[in-house]
Amino acid sequence: MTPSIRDIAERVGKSITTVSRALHDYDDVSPETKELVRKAAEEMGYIANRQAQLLRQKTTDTIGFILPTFGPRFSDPFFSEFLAGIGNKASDYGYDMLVSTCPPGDKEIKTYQYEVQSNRVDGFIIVRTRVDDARIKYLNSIDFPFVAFGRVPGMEDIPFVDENSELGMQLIADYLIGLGHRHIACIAPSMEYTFAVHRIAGLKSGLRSHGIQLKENEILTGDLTEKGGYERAMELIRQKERPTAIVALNDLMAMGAISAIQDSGLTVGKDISVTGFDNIPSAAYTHPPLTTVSQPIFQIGGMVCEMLIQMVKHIPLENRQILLKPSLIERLSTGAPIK
Amino acid sequence: MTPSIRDIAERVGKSITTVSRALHDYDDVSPETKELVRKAAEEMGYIANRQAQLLRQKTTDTIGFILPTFGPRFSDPFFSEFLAGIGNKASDYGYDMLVSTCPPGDKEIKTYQYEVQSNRVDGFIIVRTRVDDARIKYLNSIDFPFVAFGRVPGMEDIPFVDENSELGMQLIADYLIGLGHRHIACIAPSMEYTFAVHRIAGLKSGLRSHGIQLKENEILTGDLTEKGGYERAMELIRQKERPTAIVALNDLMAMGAISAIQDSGLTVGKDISVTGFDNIPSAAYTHPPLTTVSQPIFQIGGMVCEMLIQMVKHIPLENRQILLKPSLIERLSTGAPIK
DNA sequence: TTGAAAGCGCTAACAT
DNA sequence: ATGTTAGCGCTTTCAA
Repeated sequence: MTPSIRDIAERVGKSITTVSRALHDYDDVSPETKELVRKAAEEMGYIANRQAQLLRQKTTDTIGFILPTFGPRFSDPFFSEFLAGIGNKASDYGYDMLVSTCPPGDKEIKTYQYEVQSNRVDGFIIVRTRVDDARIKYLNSIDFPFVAFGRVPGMEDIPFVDENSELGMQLIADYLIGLGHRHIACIAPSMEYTFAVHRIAGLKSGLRSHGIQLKENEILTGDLTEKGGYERAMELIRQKERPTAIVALNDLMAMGAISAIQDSGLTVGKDISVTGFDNIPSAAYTHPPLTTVSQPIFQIGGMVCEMLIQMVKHIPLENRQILLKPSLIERLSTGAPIK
Repeated sequence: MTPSIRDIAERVGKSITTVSRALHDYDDVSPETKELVRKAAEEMGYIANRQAQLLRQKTTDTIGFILPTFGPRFSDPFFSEFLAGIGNKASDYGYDMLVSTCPPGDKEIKTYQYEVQSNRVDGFIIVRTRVDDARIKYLNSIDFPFVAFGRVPGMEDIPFVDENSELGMQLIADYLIGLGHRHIACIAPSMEYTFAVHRIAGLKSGLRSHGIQLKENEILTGDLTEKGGYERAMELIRQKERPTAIVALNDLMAMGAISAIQDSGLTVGKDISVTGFDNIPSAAYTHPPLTTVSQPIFQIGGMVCEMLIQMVKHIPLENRQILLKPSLIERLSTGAPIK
């Protein structure tokens, strides 16, 4: 059996109270006792029972993260990187991470509710915020701590980290226009995601500032996967007036689009240019490598986690809303359009 | 505040014990009382405090999973899919999943030890087993429940799920030989991973059965990433007698190899054929699409999780060692070699 | 500087 | 069919 605080107490011939205090370095314990207790704990391989400790303290030292999974092939590299970012920072602070999976939908709030009410976590990290985000509304309504990766329109005071993707898309617009593109189409996920709204807005405003209007029928909607990108790109390629550039709202979709263009016998970066967003590692290894906007997902995971831990510890945040500046990564999937 | 069992007891005018028993559907509680208690619980939105419940029961109903992260860009799609598989099954059984991150190395065992001794989890899922696996040795030595994705040489009786990747590689060998390839090279990760050992062994035996010997200097070692595949493939391409086929031990490496071949002005599937392993979704969207071996990662996650839950519940397993049969996915990254 | 005692929210053995 | 009581392992008043 794992030794308990009582075992140490017996060993050193002190009360469990004293042992507890010694272990927590209270200053009303004599240095000798502290030393004695520490040594015994060390020798016995004592590690506090977290259940008991936390039950007593009415806290969990645990961060909740509910993966919004889509179907049985949930293999978005975005999430492993984000998770690693959270996990690393959490362990720096001695926090654990409780991960659940739940497809977006009605059951989702139940999952949050369950974790809140059964006292499993101190706070949540919310990812891929939505325009009408039931998760955030719920947590807000019960005043439960959370930090979001992404903003929510109409809820201007939630704590979040996000990338300024309007700006990111403006960089892309400027860049494509600079290369000579005039006919640009866009492959986007459902507009329920706030990042989609922001990115589309950025693209529109970027193009508009060069006198170009992005028409609604040039924005195609698909899944945030290679498959989604592939299918929508095929539709664009088959149009009579096909675009000279396709702006995909994430790298996975862009990779699908590249594949579709190549399967159609066209050359990426010549016949059709393609851009992505995120700069996942694969983006450097498509052929040709993908022009995209960098988003430091690992670091964002860490930031979000750190903010949340401060919040649950009631340490005032110097900055509870962080908007990161994006940068364009120019690679070879983009080039001047063929006249 | 969240209502406790005591609040319900007061409301219905019964003892705490009765409430507890009613909630657990003990059959020494009158149906009326049960009904009364359930209704009250429902109305008050009662959800049991897991900390307390589990402290009492000396169990956690939680599965531990420690992500072996490598560096700050940990974006292997393999892990999000595996995690989703575990998570889905866990929630079916009312189990939670505690995820930590820790780079492989000395600190790793400390992380396991901490979670074991602080009573955070009932069992572990181990991923990417290693030839000399300190994690498994540790858990075995303290007789703590775990299930591995992958085998461990010399520890023949651990519970595991694995794919028969020797067979998978033999399929690849047969296929490449059938296409006419005679000069085949391999890009592998460090041989500390058992899956690497198995796959290399399968490849060697597959080739040998056709009278071909895979030489040690034709096995190059790199990271399990696109970058690793790219760099090693470049070395192979620059050899005076370059191979006509490159067998990569996972899809990510294969994707890097494809990129290297194309960057060298060669054609994948003609000048050099490439194969992968895993069949991640991206594999269907490389150009040309990747010939690979399918590995149902999501399902494996679910199986491993289910086995572990049975174990911690002391339900006898009908099958504690599962070896899945792989299948070859033929795509266009492979073709007959140019004479 | 230390210890006794209460209690976090729950379950279960033992009464009744 | 229900209640009393003890206790999971820990922290924290309060008293000495």
